[in-house]
Amino acid sequence: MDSSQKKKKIETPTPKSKFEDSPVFNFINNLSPIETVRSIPTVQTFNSLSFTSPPPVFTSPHASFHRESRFFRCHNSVERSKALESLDSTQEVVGGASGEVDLNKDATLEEEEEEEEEETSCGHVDSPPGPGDIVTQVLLDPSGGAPRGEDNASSSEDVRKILDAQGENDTPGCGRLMADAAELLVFRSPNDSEAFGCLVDKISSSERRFCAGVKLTKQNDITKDVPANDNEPLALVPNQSVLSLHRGSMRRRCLDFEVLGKRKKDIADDDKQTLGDNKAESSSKCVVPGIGLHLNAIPMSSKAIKINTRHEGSASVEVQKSFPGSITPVHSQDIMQETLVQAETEAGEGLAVEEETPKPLVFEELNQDSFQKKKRKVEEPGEGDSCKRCNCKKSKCLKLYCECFAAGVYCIEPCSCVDCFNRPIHEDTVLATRKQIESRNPLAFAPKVIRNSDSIMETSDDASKTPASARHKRGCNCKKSNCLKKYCECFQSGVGCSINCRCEGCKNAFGKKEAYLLAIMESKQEEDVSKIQQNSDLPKEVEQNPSSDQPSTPLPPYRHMVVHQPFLSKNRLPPTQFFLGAGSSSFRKPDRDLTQARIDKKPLETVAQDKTEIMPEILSDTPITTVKAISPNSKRVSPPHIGSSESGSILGKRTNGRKLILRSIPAFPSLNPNQ
DNA sequence: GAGTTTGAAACT
DNA sequence: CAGTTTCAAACTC
Repeated sequence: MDSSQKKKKIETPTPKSKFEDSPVFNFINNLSPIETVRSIPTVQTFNSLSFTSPPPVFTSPHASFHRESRFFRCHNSVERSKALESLDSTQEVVGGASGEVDLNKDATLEEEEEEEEEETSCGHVDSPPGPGDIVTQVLLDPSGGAPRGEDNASSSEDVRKILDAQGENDTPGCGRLMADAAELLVFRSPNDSEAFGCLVDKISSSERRFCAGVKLTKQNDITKDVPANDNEPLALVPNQSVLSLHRGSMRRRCLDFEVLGKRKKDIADDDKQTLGDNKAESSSKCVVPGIGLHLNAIPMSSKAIKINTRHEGSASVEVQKSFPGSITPVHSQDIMQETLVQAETEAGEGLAVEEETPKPLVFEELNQDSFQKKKRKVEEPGEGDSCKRCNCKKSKCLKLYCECFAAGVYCIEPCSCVDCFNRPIHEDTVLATRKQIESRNPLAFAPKVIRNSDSIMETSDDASKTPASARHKRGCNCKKSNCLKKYCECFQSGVGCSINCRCEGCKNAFGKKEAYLLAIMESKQEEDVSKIQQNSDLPKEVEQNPSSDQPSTPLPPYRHMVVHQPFLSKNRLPPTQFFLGAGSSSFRKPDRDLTQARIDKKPLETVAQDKTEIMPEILSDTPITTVKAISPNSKRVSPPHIGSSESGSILGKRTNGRKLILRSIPAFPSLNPNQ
């Protein structure tokens, strides 16, 4: 420590003085306080601190936060850089003091972080607790934040001076570091306590993460420093939750296979060490690599959990946001690859987290009849441990029969499977099998239930009429259970039957297929009307929909949605499939099959045209540019089933939906295990 | 807990 | 692609 400090001592003073002397510096100093006040990034200081030396294990999670911090810093840097732009020429001169000037630069980040860490310890040990604590307090203490924030504008320099003075008294290097910290602190601290509060939350959380994360590996060093924080005690509790949330250490064998690569080694080691130790597996390594972005785990993650449509909704939203990116590194931003990976990881984590907590509740609510059984079976391995427990005897847990395997998770101890190969040890086998299955059916590991982002259906009416926005991707095929038992996957998932279902005598409590169809018809009509009204300029549609004037059906509550977001409404219809961005090839076939089946079975649905006719149109249709990541849900355009009488008009109008669909078909990256 | 039922998955 | 078989969960007793 001493050596490093001395080193810094030597390095810092000179450039600093130079820099300070420069008029530009003065200018910047004057500006910085203002900027800093707004910048949220206070966190950064701690983030950087916290992630100073994360153990490799936490790479991904840390990375995310680290990046976050960077991101925030970037804001700062951006702001500051504006002022500093003129300094570019002088950068070199300043270069020596880059630690101060370019605090926000990524290149110096880690260094900086280390410095900050040292700084903390420095302040703690070498110098009077004051400085180090000040920083911490300012960052963490909201109460003190406001007043200081006011001072910030003018106090950045003051603080620094003070710190410098203190640092000089004790250890110049430290002082400088502290001064830096002070600078950061100052210009990061928000003016208003409110913002600061948020900030504090962030800080605390990040810090907590840091604490937890670091403590794991650097207990000696860090704990020493961290305790200095007044908030430490508070942080601890939430800390872990946050940690668990953001850290790859998902409760279990969650599906963050992205991290797998990083963890692979660990897994292997663990396997060797603790084959029987499923806890370890479950905690972090039971992820089956290559799973379709673990999304499949959403609906299937556990029996006990099943689908919580509401929650899944939120989860799905997250997915929509992050998944596309995560899966598209190839598609677009190579630059962002790292970020994407992170995003993906986060997405997976987020999903896992989200689904894990609430689902049980919902499921219980929804499936009271089976509650007892579930209770008996699941035995609540722990909330976080929403694990599947398969009981496979012959499949070796390498087929979709196995729920664990299907969900993309490794089997764990609670499983009663025999001759199980779905273990980290047999990762290769698992992956190979997965590939094989995926080659057969690219959507095999896709979520079985996908929630439609726009819950129009829900809003439109009561539950009976409006099945939950979530739908089973493929639909069920129940013959005898009437979709009232868990034999029915729709029911099991807590979602209503949809057009995709080929069930007989559907009485799904979550939504009957018929109701779904009716709703679709309604929405279609409304959509048509609205379209006509708004898109009267479109000759094509006008021509195709001579009957368009007919649809006078009262427009329901969600009409506006239809109007404003036509494609969303489309999504609603074929809610699910695309959600994951199924491979174009993959989903089509199923669609066709399903459609065909439906046509055969359901006169209602049988519209003269179907995929065969639709597809060309779709392909020919160009324009839709607005396809969102969400749109994938609408993989299958089913609405054709609207009243046959209206089929003509409907068809004509469906162009939108079709376009949407096509566009929405993203490559299904996640299916490829080895991305 | 054993046996039956059920429907998805896998196979032919 | 349709029909059959296999499988494991769900369910019943």
